[in-house]
Amino acid sequence: MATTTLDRLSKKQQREETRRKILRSAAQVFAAKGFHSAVVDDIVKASGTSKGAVYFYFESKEQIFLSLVEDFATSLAREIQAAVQRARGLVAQVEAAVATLVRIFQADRDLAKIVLVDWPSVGAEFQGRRIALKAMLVEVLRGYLDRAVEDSKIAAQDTETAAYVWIGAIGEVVLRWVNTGKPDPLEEVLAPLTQLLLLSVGFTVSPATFL
Amino acid sequence: MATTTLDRLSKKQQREETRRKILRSAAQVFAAKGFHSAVVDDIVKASGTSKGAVYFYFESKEQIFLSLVEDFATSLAREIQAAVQRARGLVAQVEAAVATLVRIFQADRDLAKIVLVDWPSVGAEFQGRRIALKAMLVEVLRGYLDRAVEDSKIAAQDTETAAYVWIGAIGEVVLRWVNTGKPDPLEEVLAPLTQLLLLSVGFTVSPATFL
DNA sequence: AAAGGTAGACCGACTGGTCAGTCTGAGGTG
DNA sequence: CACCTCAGACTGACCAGTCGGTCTACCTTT
Repeated sequence: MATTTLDRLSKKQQREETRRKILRSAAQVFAAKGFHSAVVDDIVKASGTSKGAVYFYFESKEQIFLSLVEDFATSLAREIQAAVQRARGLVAQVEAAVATLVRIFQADRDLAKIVLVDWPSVGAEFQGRRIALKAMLVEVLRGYLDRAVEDSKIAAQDTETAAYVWIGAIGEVVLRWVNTGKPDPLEEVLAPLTQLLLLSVGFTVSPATFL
Repeated sequence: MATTTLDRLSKKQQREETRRKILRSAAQVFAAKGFHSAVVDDIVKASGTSKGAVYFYFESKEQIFLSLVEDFATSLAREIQAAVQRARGLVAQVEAAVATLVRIFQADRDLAKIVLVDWPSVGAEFQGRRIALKAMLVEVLRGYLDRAVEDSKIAAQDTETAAYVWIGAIGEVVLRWVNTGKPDPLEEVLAPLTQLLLLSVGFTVSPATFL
């Protein structure tokens, strides 16, 4: 028949399907029990596959974890860039970056927990990568702040510290959501959070923006 | 002779000494390798004692860790309260709380790393305690912010979110110091950090305060 | 004051359980 | 029948925690 591509999930490329199932289940399991307490057999069971399958697609338990985290980081970078390009004006761009960050975390609570809680304590050898990634994020934010200073939109200040403060603030708010579920739609924090952040570096904010 | 108490450090209460040595070494080892990679024998070696001694004083590896963290939390609470009582005026009190928080972390980098990096991923059963402790800290800060709102020092706003933002901001800045060693005396961030925090909730800050 | 006795502090070889990762081969597919 | 994908029993390393034993400091008793 003319069912060339779809057919019955096209045999061989249901490889992707299996791989994805493993990754999804791994995210759930890691989020629920933490990297160290999670056992490979948990992932096997949750994914309905087998140890053979898991080790066919991944080199090690650690690699599965890193895979999850790496994908997250990549899509985070991509989405932020896209969102910022869409926005016009410095403040709008900053808002876009923050909103994207929050929304990405909101989109997958398991991943959020993994990234914020487990990542920092998995594999000392990979901490460099994690810290570098965060530093990159800091550089992006800092770039906007420096530009704002140049344009005299805000006063000269320690923009590096400000960038770390922003990251930490966002992370903590998301973490509260991960831990307690509040605020219910996480997005509810966006308005107060954005206001807090902008005010902190000296942007004057018209209340109207937040109603 | 009249050397009743000091003498040769001897007597039975060098028990305290042994216990303390184990705790100190544990802090170093946990900070260096992380809770999960650290092995009890590492602590034994570092402390120059024995496995028997370690298990004479502590029930389990996890208990050692918790002991460390619990002591930290206790002294943190005590010091903050003391510092705040010493300060006069709302802004000064807030500044005192932030400064104390930063200084306590600065006083022991190993502990700082343990508390900020490892604690969140050790023992799911103990996460409740950790989250509650953080919530308490949040409540304290929030109390000051609410008072500031009542006194019309700042505009009405989501003070709970603001408190989380503050905690996250401080934690992240300390974390940078733990990871990278910058800024060299951590205290250097105090001025910019405090300014950022106060501005974020709408306190108007006279630049003079920060010179 | 010396001998004998006891308990508490400590030592470290050993064990038992747990898990990451391997291996053999079975089914399906082309 | 060659090759890919997977199943799941198995293995070996590792490590938290145990346990019998030793070594003092400090009594008592004589």
